[in-house]
Amino acid sequence: MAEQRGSLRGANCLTCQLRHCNEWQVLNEEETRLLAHHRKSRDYQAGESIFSAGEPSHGVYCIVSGAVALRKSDAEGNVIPLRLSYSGDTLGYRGLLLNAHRRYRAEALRPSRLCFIDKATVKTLLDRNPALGQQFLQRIASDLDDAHDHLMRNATLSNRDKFVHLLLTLMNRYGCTATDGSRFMELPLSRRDLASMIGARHETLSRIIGRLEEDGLARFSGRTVHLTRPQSLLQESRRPALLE
Amino acid sequence: MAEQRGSLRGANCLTCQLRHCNEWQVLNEEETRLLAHHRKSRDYQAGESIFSAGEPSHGVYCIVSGAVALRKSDAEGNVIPLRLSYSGDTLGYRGLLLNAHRRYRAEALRPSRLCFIDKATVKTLLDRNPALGQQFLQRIASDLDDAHDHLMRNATLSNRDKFVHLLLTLMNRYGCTATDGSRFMELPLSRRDLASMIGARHETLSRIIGRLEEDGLARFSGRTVHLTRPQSLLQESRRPALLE
DNA sequence: CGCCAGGTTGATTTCGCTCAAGCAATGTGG
DNA sequence: CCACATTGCTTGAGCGAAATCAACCTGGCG
Repeated sequence: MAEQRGSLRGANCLTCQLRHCNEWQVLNEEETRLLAHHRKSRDYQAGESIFSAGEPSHGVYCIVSGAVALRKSDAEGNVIPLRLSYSGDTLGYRGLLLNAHRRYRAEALRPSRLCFIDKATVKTLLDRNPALGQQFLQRIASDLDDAHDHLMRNATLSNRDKFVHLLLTLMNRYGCTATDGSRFMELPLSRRDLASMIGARHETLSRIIGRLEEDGLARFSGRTVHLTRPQSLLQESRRPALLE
Repeated sequence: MAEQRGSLRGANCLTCQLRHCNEWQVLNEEETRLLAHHRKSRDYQAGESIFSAGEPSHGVYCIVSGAVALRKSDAEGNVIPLRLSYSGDTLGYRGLLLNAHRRYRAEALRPSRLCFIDKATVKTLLDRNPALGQQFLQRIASDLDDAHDHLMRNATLSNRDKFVHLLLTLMNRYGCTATDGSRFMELPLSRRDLASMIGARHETLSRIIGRLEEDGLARFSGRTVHLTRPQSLLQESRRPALLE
């Protein structure tokens, strides 16, 4: 039965469309066959943990469908989602490449399917194909750039502007465009998580959302967001608080 | 003349003590000789630019002495020091490994000496010795961890606690311990720069400094800082604002 | 000397946090 | 089926932290 789904995403790496836009694109057919042979696919429920901080790194994960949050926690018990990952993304390469323990917790945000590739297989592929290592290097470097951009925004923007930026980022991944040019999406995170992503209290986020609705820029209902004038938000996030 | 300084730091990689605690430690003698042969040493004045955002990456730099700030700027003209580097640190590996343009500006904070190693030499060494690539990978990964820790602190700490943390970090690099256990140092940055590193206005930092002095925790005079009770500051940075 | 950059200080306002209450949706056990 | 917790979210009041605007000081430096 399962083998008959050979053409489905994640059922076989050779036919997996996702492969063409992630790290594995540099593998040739034989290498991809090796990957396919060793990958183990598994479904996760919303909220289920994929790995936890402190664990040894046994391999990397490739998101077939769904969404995953990387959460970092500190000594005081604060937990913030550091980044979100989506189908096609690879997960857990940092710990593997450094042979280090997991520093973060990875958690499925919704029902998700992930492929697991064990350490030995990754190492074999890295040895066979140096371009793969370069891919991962680029990936880590781009994570670093993201983190630095994030730091910069945190240092210069107000909570409102940070949230607007977050909304637009999420919209880029999740959003659909309506016929009138407005955009909408289903939020992958609770308001508490959204708040902690911008370093604010959830009450504060609530008020920010209220103000965005007052300003006629967005409508929120449960986890669905509707941005009525996305271009105004874009402007706001570019030159924050010049004037009113 | 110059060749007679063979035993000085930076004059010859083979005898350079710094090499033992940075990326180049994995090179064997022959490889180190190659490095020594191609490295070009140069002195920079305080405030002088080493490279600027937007430039192509021609190689990496190794700090022999002095201190360097990596500054990132955004569209609004904000410029913040992202990280400081000191003797022994390597600079500019991101741009080189990715074959990308510089994203930041590197600037000498004081009179400094740096060795430059051109792209071709680095590539040769990377090909000859795979451990070197692993070193750089670890370096980038640790930068990423630093950035994430920084993000976490920004999201959870007050300006005062962020500044205390910054002070202690700087003290680790620059500080000297007096006989009574107190610690002192020369600040490498202006107050404006220190303020923007924690995402605050310089006026706010001024007040924070005032309060630290009121509390008898530190004394500031020009660019010299004296931490009278470093252990109290350490406590403060660990469990922020639990009580008074 | 005037000028200027870097720093401090004060007055005022704005923003965001804390504490607290209330509300809707969901779940659970009797 | 109802009483009742629980969870996620919103709202309000009060307060404290930090930004803003502005004056002023200080030590170079032409």
